[in-house]
Amino acid sequence: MAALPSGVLGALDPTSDRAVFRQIADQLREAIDKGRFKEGAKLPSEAELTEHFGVSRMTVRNSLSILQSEGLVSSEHGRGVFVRPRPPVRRLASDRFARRHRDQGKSAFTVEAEAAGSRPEVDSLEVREERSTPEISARLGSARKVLARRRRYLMDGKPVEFATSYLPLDIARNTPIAEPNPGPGGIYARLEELGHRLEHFDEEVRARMPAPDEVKTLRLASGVPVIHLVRTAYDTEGRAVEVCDTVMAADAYVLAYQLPAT
Amino acid sequence: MAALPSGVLGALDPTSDRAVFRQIADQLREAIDKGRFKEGAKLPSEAELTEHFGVSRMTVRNSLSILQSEGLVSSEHGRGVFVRPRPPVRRLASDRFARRHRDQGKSAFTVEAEAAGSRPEVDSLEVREERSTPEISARLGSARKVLARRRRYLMDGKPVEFATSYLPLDIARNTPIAEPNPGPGGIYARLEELGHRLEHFDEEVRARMPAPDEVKTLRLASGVPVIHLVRTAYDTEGRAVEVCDTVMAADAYVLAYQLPAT
DNA sequence: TAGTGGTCTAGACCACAGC
DNA sequence: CTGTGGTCTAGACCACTAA
Repeated sequence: MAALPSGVLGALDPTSDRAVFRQIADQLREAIDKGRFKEGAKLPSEAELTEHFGVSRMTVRNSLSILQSEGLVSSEHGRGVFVRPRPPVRRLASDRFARRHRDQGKSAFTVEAEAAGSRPEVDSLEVREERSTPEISARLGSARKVLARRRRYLMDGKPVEFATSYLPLDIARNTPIAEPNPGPGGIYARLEELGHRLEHFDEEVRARMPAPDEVKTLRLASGVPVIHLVRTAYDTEGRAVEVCDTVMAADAYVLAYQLPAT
Repeated sequence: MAALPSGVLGALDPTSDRAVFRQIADQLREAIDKGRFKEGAKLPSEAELTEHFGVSRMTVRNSLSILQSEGLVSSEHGRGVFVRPRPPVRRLASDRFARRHRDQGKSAFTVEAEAAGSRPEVDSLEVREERSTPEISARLGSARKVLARRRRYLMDGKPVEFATSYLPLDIARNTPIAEPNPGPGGIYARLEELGHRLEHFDEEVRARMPAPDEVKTLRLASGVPVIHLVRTAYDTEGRAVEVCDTVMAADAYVLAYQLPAT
């Protein structure tokens, strides 16, 4: 027989208009918010909740699916439902592409991750020439074909970000930029060596729920949105020399920017 | 009797490992992506899908709930399930707080919305003195009490953003900033008149799923995340003079920033 | 009034985790 | 092996929308 959950859950209000499964979700949410279930803790099992509230299993599962879509809990087959721990957050500062951060042997991602005490990793490396899409063309100019550099970033084994850089072929072809490892300082350092001194970057930030392939690539728990960031790099002549399309697990990031008041 | 859905949906693959409700969701998602169901179009009813795929109603509902949590569709009681139309997007430019945008009779929000052909509205106005929270104190300095200005922004009747500004009492008390309507140019114009010439703003951007009260305030469809933006304004003496905490419907915004390359 | 989605029941069998 | 969540059925009654 299933044991009754501790004492943290009350009774339903049968006079309430609020649906039973919502009332159960409300109680569990409140218990989580107030710390009666801590991060990583296991919620009562479906059987226990079923018995405690005197409802059918589907009603309980319905409640849990609400909390899951809110990103509060995640279920593990055969183990239970757990309060979702918040992963360490990567803070992206507005000066992260400043030249002074580039003159090193390692990539910005590696340096920063190690400073934070995490184990950085880059995989799914792919470099190839592709037909440009309308979106990329609109930003890069009229290049029909582009060099695409795809890679995935992980922290301590957890995927956090998936990025694709697009560069005009007339700039990147037959240069270190077309190599899997472009060398110290990354492609921005190489662009400057090729005479494209960088002047500024434009970034566009959106948030949305992930598509199924993004859930897979980033191993996202349900209830975790993605931040979609599109960055365009401009050289001192005003030419767009790179577009970087990035999809990030939203629970792993905070973006910091500085705006002028003038 | 329910009519069969057009011809856009195929059959299930009984040999597949993939759960039936996922297969159904996949088919519907593909049909939406390929435009076989357009924006705002009604999907086949649950009864039609039940009959077409030969499964129980709960299985069909399970499929639809996946699409709903992905933000692809939204259901309307008594009417049907519809492909969710994308609302017009507000683009927040990085120079939106530049001084030159302030010297007008209307607020930045109003000016910008009218330029975009929308009907702007501000409600839920509340101005009061409050105890500061640790988060606010960390940004504003050690002020124990602050002036809080709360308001909700709507475009064409749809809530898009909910914001609270916090200001140190020693700056804001007994000034136009403590009035419901602070006058032309908003509180930033008033701060400068009071001798706090603004130097720059820091913004922190996060994305997450909304809490239940945010769903209510912003009338969010399920599957729509929020962008959580915290802005701190600094004057030329380096003092933090305002913290603005904003929660935005993520489907209504794109944030644009400019980063220096130096 | 007919058709739609919203809620709920009481079962069933399965796959996975962990002892 | 037991307990867990994952999937699925075949009903039921309700509330809302629109003709």
